[in-house]
Amino acid sequence: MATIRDVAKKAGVSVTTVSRALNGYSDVNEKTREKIKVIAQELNYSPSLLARSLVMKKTKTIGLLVSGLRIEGSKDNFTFEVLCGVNDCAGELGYELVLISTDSKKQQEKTYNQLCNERKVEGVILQGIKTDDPYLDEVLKSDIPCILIDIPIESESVGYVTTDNKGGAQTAVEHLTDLGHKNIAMINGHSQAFVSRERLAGYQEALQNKEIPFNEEYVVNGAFLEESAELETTKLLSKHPEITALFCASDLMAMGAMRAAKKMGKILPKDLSVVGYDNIILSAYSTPSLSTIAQDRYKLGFEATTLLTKLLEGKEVEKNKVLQTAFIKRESTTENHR
Amino acid sequence: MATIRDVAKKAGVSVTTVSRALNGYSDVNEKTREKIKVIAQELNYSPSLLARSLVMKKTKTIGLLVSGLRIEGSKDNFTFEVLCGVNDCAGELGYELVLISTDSKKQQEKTYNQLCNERKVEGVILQGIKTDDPYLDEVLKSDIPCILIDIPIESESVGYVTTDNKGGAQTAVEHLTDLGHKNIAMINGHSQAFVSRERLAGYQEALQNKEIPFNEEYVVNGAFLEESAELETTKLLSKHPEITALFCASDLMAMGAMRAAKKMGKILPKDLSVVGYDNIILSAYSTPSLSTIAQDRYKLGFEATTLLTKLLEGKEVEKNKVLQTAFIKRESTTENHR
DNA sequence: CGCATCCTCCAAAACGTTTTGGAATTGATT
DNA sequence: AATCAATTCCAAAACGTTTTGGAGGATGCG
Repeated sequence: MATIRDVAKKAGVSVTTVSRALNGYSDVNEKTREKIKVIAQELNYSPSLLARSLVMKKTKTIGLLVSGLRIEGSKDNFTFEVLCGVNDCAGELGYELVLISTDSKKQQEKTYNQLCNERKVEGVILQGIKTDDPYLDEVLKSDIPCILIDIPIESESVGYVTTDNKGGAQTAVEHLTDLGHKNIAMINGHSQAFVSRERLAGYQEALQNKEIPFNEEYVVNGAFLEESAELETTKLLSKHPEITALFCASDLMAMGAMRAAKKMGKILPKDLSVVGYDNIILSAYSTPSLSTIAQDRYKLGFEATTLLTKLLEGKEVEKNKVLQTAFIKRESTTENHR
Repeated sequence: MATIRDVAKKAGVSVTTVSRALNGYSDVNEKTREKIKVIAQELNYSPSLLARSLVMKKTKTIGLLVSGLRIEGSKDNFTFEVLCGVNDCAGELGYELVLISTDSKKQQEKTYNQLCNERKVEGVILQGIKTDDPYLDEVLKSDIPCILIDIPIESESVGYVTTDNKGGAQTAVEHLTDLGHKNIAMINGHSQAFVSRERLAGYQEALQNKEIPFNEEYVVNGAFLEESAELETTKLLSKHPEITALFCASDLMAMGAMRAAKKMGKILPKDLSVVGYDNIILSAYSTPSLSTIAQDRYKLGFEATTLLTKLLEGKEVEKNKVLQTAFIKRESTTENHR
C-alpha cells in the first residue's frame, strides 16, 4: 500500500535516496539509511515488483509450463514432484515461479510466445508436452530460454533434462533375463513420447545381448494408462500364453497389467514376473510390490531449474543433463519356472 | 518484445488508439481496428501485464500460499489436488495464479504482507498452515482477502473452506459400531490441526450414540505420519489386545497402522478392522484395500477459489463453505468376531 | 447556413520503481 | 585562498501500459 514516495516524504528525502538506501548503495549516509529503514518498516513498505520489473526490464521469474495439469497426475505424481524440485531450486536462487498450465483449448487462444511475453518470464521449463504438440515448434523457434523435460532437443536457447531411459529399460529387462525368462513382452507407452522410443530401444538391446529374438507381437501400446494396459495385457496373454515376464514402460501400466494377470487366474509372481518403470509410491504398496526402475522426478525439476538459470545468466554450459536411474527389486519378479 | 508504441508507429496511429482498438472500445473505426490487429499480430505483440497492472492497479492475480511444499506430499497428494482445483477455477475466471511457498526459514525473511504486497496478489488461498503458525495472526490482521483451507476462522477479509470432518469421522466410527465393534481406538493427527479436533469429536459422538464409554487410552497421536502411526499402533495393540477396530485420522496413518498389525501377526481384517480418512490413491491399492472417508481435495481448491474471487469482486457471500464427505467401503473392515 | 451531434482520433498524465548525471557540501591538499 | 576529491543527496527520465478530456471533421437538422 505504501509507496516509495510515502517513505521519501516521511523521511524528508528524495525517492532516489530511499531507493538507494534500501538497495544497499554506498552513496547514502549510514544515519539516513537507518532512518529510512525504520520508516519503511513503520509504513509496512515493500517495493512493488511490478514497477521494479518494468523499469529494470528484468523479472527474475521463471515459468513452469505444464501441459495437462490434471488430477489424474496424482497417480504418478510426476508433475507434482517436478514442481517441488523446480520450486526449491528457484527459491534458493532467488527466482520467482509462475505456474502456467495449458491444454489444447487454451493453446488455441494464446500462443506460447504470448503466454511467456505477457508475464515476462525470463525462461521456461516445459513439462508434459508431447512430441507432436504444436507448441514444441514454437518453443524451438522462440528465443526465450527453455528447458524441456524428457524431450531431448537442443537449440541455441533450448536445452533439456531427462533420465537414461534406454539404460533403465535395459537394466529392467536384463533383470528378467537373468531370472531365466525368455518370453518377455513389453507394454509400452504412446509413441508421441521420446521416453517410449528409448525404453523400447533398451528392451531390444537387452534381448539382443542375450540372443533372444525380438518378436514384434510381444510389444503392445498401453498409452501410459492403467486401464489400457490392463486391456492390452489381457489380449496379449490370451494370445501368447507362453509369456512369462512383462516389462512395463510405467508403473501405472504395470498395475493394470498385474490386475489383468490376476483376473486371468495367474499367481504373481510365480506365473508372471512384472517389472515397471518410474518407482511411483503405489509400486511399494501393491501386492505383490513392484520391481521397478526408479527415476528421480524431484531431481529432474531441480536440475532443469539449475540449467535454466545458468542459461539465463549467460554461463557457458552443457545445455542438457541426463540423470541416472536405479533398479529396485521388490516382489513382482522371480525366477522362470517353466 | 514489440511494444504498443511499435504497433502504433507502424500503423500510423497513436498508442491510445492501439490500446483502445485492441481492448475492444467502440470509439475506433472498424477499418483501423482491423489494420491494428493485423499489425499487432505481425509484430507478435502482446501487452505487458506488468505495465498494465501497474497503471490499472489491478493484477487479476491470486496467490496460492502453501506452507511446506515438499515431496513428502506425494503420498497423500493433498497439495497437488488442491492446486489442480485452484488452477482450474482461476483459469476459468481469468485469474493468474502464482505459487508462493514458505517454510519456517523463509518466514523469517519476509512477512506475509510483504510476500503478498510485493507481488500485488489481490487475494490469497492458504494451504497447509498449522493453527500455531505465526503467519496465521498476520493473515487475520492483514486486509488482503484470504481463504483458508481447513482452518475455520472468519473475519472481515478472511473466509475458509473445509469438509465436514466431524460428520465424516462419525460416519467412519458408526460403520465400525454397526459391524459390532465395541473396542474402537483412534489414531489421531497432531493437535495443531483443526481437523484433528473435529475428527476426534466425531469419534466421540459416534461412541456416545451407541453408549460405548470413551476411553482416553484408546486415542493416540500419530502426527499424520505413517511411521509414527505404525509405532503408536504397535504400542497401543500391545497394551490393549482387546481392541478390534481402529479409526485413523488419515489414510496414510492407516497404512502404518495396518503394517503394524500385520507385523504383530494379525490377519486383516479378521483380527482388526481399520478405517481411514482421505481416500488417497494408495487406499485403493493396499492389501487389504482400505475403507475410508473420501474428501474431495480438488473441490476444496476449486471452491476456495470461487469463494475468493467472489470476495474480490465485492459480492455479498457466505465467507465459508463446508463440503460433504463420502464413506467408501473396501476390504479393511469386517464384522467383529470376538 | 448555423448549430448540434456523432464518429475518430490523440496528447498527456498516471502507475511505482531504478538509474543517470549532476549539484551541493565538506574536508583535505596545495 | 584556491583547487580537488569525496561524500551525500536529488531532479528527471525511463519502463509500457490505460485513461482522461478534448479536438477535428463529417453528418443531420431546422
